[in-house]
Amino acid sequence: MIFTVAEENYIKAVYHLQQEQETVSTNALSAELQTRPASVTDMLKKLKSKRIISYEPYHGVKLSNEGRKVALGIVRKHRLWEYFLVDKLQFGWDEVHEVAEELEHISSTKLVDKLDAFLGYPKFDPHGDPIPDSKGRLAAQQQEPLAAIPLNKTVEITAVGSQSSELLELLKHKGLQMGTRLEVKKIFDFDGSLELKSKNQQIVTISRDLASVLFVKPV
Amino acid sequence: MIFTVAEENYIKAVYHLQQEQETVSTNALSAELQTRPASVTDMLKKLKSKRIISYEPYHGVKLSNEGRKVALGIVRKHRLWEYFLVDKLQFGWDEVHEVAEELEHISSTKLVDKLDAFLGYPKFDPHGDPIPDSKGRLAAQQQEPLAAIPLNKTVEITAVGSQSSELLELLKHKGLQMGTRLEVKKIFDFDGSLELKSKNQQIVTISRDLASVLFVKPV
DNA sequence: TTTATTTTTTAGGTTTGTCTAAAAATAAAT
DNA sequence: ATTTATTTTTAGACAAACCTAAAAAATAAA
Ligand SMILES: [Mn+2]
Ligand SMILES: [Mn+2]
Ligand SMILES: [Mn+2]
Ligand SMILES: [Mn+2]
Repeated sequence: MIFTVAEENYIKAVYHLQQEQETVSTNALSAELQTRPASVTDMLKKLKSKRIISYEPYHGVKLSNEGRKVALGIVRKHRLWEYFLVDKLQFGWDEVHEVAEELEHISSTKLVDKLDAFLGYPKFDPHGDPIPDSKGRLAAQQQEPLAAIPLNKTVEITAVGSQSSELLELLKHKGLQMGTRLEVKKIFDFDGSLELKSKNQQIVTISRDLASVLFVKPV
Repeated sequence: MIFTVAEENYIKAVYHLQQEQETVSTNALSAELQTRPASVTDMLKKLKSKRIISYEPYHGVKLSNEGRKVALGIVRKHRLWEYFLVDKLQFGWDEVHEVAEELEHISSTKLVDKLDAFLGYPKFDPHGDPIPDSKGRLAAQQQEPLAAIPLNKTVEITAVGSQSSELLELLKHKGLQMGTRLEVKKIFDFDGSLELKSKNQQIVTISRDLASVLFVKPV
């Protein structure tokens, strides 16, 4: 089956929101896609008629098996292109999302598979998110939220939980990026803020909010 | 200014048809874009109002200076992506056109310029057509139509005058491609057909129609 | 368990890009 | 110089994807 760019963006949005909530609300999609709820309802009817989602009025939406396959295909393209942009074209990891948002809609599967081979079948994108393989399989991530790491254990940043430019700006400012090694030195109960020691001995303070979107793995 | 995919396809089509005819007719665009003439008229009005073309009802259309700049930008992207597909992803030169037709509409200029650098600033695409540089300048092609070449002079194929799959299939069958070296051994007045000797001593017969879309340069 | 608030859907429009059928303009042929 | 044929434009419709405003359903509060 063939999908329009708009349909693909909805399908991907449902997929992402389902990571948080088993069933996805009209308003959540409206917020994610910057589209009025009435427009979301229209599209949900259309996607239901194409059997991409299950949807009962007023009771939210889930991807069908077919829908999940389609979503993984789009996510695969998005993340492969991000990897390409960073690894081959020297983009910063904080400036690839917008472009990948367009590139993910190029339809040729031959292109995707050849790109995958050209890149050496990478398992994770520049933000640490897993890249589905050509059969839609995701590599298991043995990463944990930074909040769950004991003090003084050396870990490495492997993923961030959002692509917002505000977040990426903050990380850049703090000198944190994919692969940065650090230890949690202290957690303050008052506001949940953390003090980290990064590899080059620098002390960095981060908020609870920031810590909650950082994922790490032991080194 | 920002353009839709449909607008960009029209702008590029006008550009290409202007290589043949100073002024482009509604029907020519209709044929090129596989769209009914009435739809073409609608779009021409729109592009005129955006000052991309000059257009007087019933008297055809030309690109404005602005329009030419836009067209060269699209052609640049199209040909750079074709080069990428063949040179980096191992596509055949006869299977890249469709994909490039989509990729040419990705908007980021940063992407195009970084891609250009990554590819080593190529001057010609896999079909031998010149790639506009970031300022829209085209490399001069010192190539001539095969029909204009004297007998027994060794030349090399540098371009084909069409991307039709029928043409590309025929060339593949005859063992002719970009860079193939050959000499014209004979021209038959009866039907305008040519006998060529290719580098590996093989004799190949081609029609006047085929010869007219092959471009070569002396080696 | 009513009442109030929030969420979602329906109803009715708009823009973009396409179409068919018919009319008008231009070009070609007698 | 008419008539005929071709090309192009106009008129009116349609599907996709969005919108606002109002109605209806679900949820939360009193
Ligand atoms: Mn997208
Ligand atoms: Mn990513
Ligand atoms: Mn195109
Ligand atoms: Mn080409």
